Amino acid sequence: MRARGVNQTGGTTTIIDVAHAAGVSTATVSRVLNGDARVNPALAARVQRAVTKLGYRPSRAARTLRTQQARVWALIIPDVSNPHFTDMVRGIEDVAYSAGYSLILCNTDADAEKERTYLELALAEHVVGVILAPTSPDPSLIEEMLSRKVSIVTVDRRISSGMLDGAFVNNVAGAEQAVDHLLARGYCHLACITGPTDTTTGRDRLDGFMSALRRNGLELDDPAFVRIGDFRESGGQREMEALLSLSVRPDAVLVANNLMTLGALKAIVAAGLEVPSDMAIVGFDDSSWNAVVHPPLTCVAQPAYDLGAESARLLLSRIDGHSGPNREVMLVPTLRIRESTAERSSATHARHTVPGIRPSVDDAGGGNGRGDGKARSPQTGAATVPTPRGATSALQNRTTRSTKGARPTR
Amino acid sequence: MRARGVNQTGGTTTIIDVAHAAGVSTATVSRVLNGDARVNPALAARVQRAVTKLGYRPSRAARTLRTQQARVWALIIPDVSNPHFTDMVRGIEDVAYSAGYSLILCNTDADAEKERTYLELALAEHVVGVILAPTSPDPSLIEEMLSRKVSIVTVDRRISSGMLDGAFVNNVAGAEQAVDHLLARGYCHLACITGPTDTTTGRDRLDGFMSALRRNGLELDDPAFVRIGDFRESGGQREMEALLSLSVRPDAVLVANNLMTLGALKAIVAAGLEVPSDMAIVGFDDSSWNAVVHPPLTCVAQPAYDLGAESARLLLSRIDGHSGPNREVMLVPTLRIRESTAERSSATHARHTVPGIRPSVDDAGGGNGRGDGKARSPQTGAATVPTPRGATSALQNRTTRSTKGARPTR
DNA sequence: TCGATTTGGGAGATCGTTTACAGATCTTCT
DNA sequence: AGAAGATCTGTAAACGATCTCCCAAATCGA
Repeated sequence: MRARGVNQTGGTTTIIDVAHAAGVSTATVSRVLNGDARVNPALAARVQRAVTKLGYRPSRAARTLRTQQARVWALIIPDVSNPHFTDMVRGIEDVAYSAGYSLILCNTDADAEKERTYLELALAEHVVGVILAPTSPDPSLIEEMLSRKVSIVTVDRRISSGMLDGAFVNNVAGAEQAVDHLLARGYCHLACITGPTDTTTGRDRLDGFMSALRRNGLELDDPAFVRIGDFRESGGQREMEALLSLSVRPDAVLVANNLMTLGALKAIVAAGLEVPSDMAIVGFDDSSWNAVVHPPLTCVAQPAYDLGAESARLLLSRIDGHSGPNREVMLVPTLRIRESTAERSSATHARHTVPGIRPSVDDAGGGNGRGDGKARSPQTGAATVPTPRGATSALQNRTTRSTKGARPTR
Repeated sequence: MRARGVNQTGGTTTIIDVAHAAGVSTATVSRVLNGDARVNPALAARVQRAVTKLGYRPSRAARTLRTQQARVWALIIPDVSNPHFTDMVRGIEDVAYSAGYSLILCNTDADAEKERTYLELALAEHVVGVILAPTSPDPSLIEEMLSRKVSIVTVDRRISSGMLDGAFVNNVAGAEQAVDHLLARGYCHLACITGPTDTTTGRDRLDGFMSALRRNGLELDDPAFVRIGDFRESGGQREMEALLSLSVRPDAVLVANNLMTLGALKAIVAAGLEVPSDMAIVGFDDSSWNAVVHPPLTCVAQPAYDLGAESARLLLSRIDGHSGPNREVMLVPTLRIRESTAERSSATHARHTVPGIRPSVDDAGGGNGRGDGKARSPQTGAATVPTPRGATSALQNRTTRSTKGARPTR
């Protein structure tokens, strides 16, 4: 045995050790490990035996250095503690795991600087793919990625240039649907707490809100009825307090994500007011608590898990060499109606009948209890309404079905 | 210029390019980059200029291969979509980021096989550290880690052998406190929905529950009052349904984590019952929705962010060479009292007065609204009670204070 | 039987760093 | 002035895989 050949204590066992043990060259070991067909089965078996006997584990670093490609994805998202993103992460993790990739978790806090740092890290780590829920990414870094053949897809939020694959939810349609529902339920002084306007989610939800108002022949009662929040609980609370302090208040509000909805709700409770009699609420994101808060919250539910899974599949297909035009998978949100938007009963406001809009949706009430286990996503205690107009579905080659691949354990 | 020296399109710019551009050797460049003091300032400046001009980024893979150490931690947790763990992750991420480490996210679904796979991955990736919230880890892999000088700490859950550094919450004390509170509030037929008994969290919370009963001279009304759940929403719902279907029901229940509490609550609502009049609830984990569900939930709040941050600091110190005896940081949970455990009013059960226990806590009601922003963790609308007996604090060298390092943005 | 073709396997270069070692230069002291 | 340190800087050998060559053996055809 040669000096280096022995699996000496402390030293990692390398491909050389295996080669010696099996009496072959390192090249052969590598071939066996990588499934190169043209190697004698007898030899291959011997190698395999040596591998298991020595407990050999190839060094990822060496492989990465040689192939210039790490079997790793960078996952760059604004907030790991937001359930919307963690559900996405679950979808991504499941797909990545079964395809043999691991994930580097990058939490940007919606901070451009951290985002930049993490993009650079991805480059330095030679990751083979990046999944980005962008805040305000440096275009030059994106370009460098592409020129270096790093696959990159966006998720949840579009990047301004729109030149990447991505998986999104139709936020405009979701917001429009929410507004239609509020109007149908008799609310007519609508406000909106949206997210930062440098995110497409923040913009699109506001756009949908405004366009639905216009389509129904309405105007904003007061410019102050549009509030720009920060997608965080504190922001939702702050903006709701602002709305409540107006001399003439809205009678309903669309809040553009789950955390802000929670904050808004807290502000209302703190002010001693009631939902929906003093203020109706439609939130975005159907978080698990929505059905048991007081009152249960009507919301635009996003298929977050599938959003993640779809983006991961887009990435996989790019990594596997697909080089067609850019693809955008647009998933359809669902309005889940609960009590925070119960029919307006008060006589103070005349019932506002919107021309051309009939209350197309009826509250089918409770039912369908449990269902988080392995099931898809029937949430508890809500009437479910698929988005009516399929409109903006900009995908090509790929349908928006979100069935493929059952979701494990969870 | 030599053939390889030029930053040719497609080729990554390497340390050699920088060396050429700056007119020095690669060794010098490396020294400058790694902050080796003994290099001429003038040269160093030239190198730095070349680095920025060429946009040079060192290859992590090469560095890892050479040093046998990736500046990466593996973060192995059971469930990324559980807010308790994501809050922990936030704490870990913050510490890791500012120390220049990146995280590989490993989601095990409490599945031993996935856990094993990920531990092997950590080994193959040459990660320098592992943070593990264990389910049922393979001891031989742990030992291999240690013998390979990979630092490893546990968090949230203890590993049976107890031979690793770790950060935990005093679950026994938390559960005891919850029971004392329920008894003080007049409930005397107590049940417990705990987690899998192969997790220390599941066991400890049940232990605390039982020991507090005993200490107060009580027995379990019915063996079926102890339910083993799975820490998931569906499990909580299922076990609560089981409790509700008993001929003689408990009048209060301690539920051992946030998701199961949600499930349990849904089961109660679905059965048309009321909290707390039909069934009082104390949960574990103070998730953001606890204050706005109906009714607001009393819970044992865990400092999840700090739990993560502490474990990360333990890991850092090991990586930095600390080699003392094992350290366990034990954090103190806090009982937050809300309406799900309002004073028992019904006359059907005689008011059970527990000897030696006086209702030491008064419901101080609302107040203190917003406070998630950059603030520490004052939660909304709850009376806060620190654990009385500091008991099991097994740490050495290190206090349990959890102040160091302000928590950014969130 | 011999040459041509196929097939399997080994030698060794290579990926981009770090770092032990050896020079080279400059002080400083006797 | 010469020797002995003290400082820097460069040379080149790793680190552990992959993969291109290239050679040896085996197979085949005539």
